[in-house]
Amino acid sequence: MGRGKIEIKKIENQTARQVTFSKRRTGLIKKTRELSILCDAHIGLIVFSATGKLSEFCSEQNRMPQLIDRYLHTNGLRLPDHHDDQEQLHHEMELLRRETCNLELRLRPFHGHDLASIPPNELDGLERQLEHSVLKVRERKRRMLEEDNNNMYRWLHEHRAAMEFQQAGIDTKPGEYQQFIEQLQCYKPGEYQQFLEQQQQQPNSVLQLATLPSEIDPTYNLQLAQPNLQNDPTAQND
Amino acid sequence: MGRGKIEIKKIENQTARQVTFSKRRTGLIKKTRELSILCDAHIGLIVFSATGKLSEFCSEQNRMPQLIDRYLHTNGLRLPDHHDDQEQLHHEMELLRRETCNLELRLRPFHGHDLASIPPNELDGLERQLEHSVLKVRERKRRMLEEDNNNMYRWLHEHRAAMEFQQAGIDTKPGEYQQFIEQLQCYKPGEYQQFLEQQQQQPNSVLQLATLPSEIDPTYNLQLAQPNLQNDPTAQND
DNA sequence: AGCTATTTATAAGG
DNA sequence: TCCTTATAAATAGCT
Repeated sequence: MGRGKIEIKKIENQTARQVTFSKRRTGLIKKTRELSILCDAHIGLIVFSATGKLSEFCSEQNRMPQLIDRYLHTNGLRLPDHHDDQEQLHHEMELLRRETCNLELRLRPFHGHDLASIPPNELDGLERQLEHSVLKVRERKRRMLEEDNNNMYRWLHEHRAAMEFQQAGIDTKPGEYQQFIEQLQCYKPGEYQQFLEQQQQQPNSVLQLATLPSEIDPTYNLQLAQPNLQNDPTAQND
Repeated sequence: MGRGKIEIKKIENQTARQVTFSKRRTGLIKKTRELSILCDAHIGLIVFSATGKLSEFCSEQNRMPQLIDRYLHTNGLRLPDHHDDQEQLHHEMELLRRETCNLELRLRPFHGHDLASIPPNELDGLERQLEHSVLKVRERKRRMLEEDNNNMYRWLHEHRAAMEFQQAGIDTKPGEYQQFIEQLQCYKPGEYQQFLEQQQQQPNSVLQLATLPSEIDPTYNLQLAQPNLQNDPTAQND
């Protein structure tokens, strides 16, 4: 139907191909609509051009997803990847749910809840676990204190001159002093200060053992804490 | 195009409609194929007849699901029902994953792990929590013991006659005896027995710590705790 | 995007 | 459903 008959094979001339695509697509959609109206059919047409542009027609305006759904159902087909995903998702979901539940149950005894649900023969194990953990927490606190001592010690040695400078009442530039303070704190920004304050408020905690005793010469105390720092090759003012 | 022109509206004559459907469907599929070949387009055509019969054409044979997938993606559309499910599933999944992760992290300190990741100011809280939990575990153990003692005490008093009866060597009906045993055990089915056995295997555990009613001789008490072992009707060599 | 000669689709009928 | 055929519709090639 045209000035000449054409063979049904890919049109190599790109311009001609695009023109033909445009014309025939229009005709195809028209015929699709006519069929759906004349014969009361439920039709969906999806066209991707060679350049990827999408055209579509659905006898029920904007109901392509429903049509597709009906198609997939009728055909017993499934969308290729999604479905497997979903299966797998459900499975993973179930596993996760169980894991979450399990974790919650495992957490409760550590809060002292639900002890009645624990088999009597596991109570001893729990008790030991808790005691062990308490010890580790205390050990951790002790180490942190040691670290603080080390920092203090290093700081004191590195800035002894500045300290004496200040203690002699000679004016230091505020910015310079601030710098020292920050240098001290930068090892554990914020936390160190907080930590020390906390220790002073809670003299009963484990840390009381190591709280900096102001009545003892801090230099002496700190020296003992970390003797290896005395010969630290990285130390500047040695 | 035909002997006469027709108006594009539903054909009321059913036979005529079916004939037209058949003819036009063939033509439509032919034109669809031609377009896909001539212009290298990716086309899918889905046709449900008024009676529900499905016809389809896909430019790539048997690749309709892929085409649909591409369509849904391109269009940003989703399949109506189960795709929403999937959305929701993904969401729930994410929540669960986070919860699981969170729970795992919360559990670790109670096992004494990862203490370095705990803010220093929370260490004391953790320590207190652990101590508190240890106390609760011990309290639980003490109560269980107390319960056991009470049960045994009650049992002893209520069935002293039967005991003496049995110890005198006179046969009791097995059913009646069984009833006593169950009455004793029903308070904590299964656990009580397990508990007692455990105590005998681990004489250093709970029992030694327990504040046993001092007025009762513990040796005597324990003997009575398992009278069924002495006169077990199921025992072979009685 | 129009035009139009020509091909193609199909309505009506068998 | 298939065949036939007159006719409507679609469209290839051109502008």
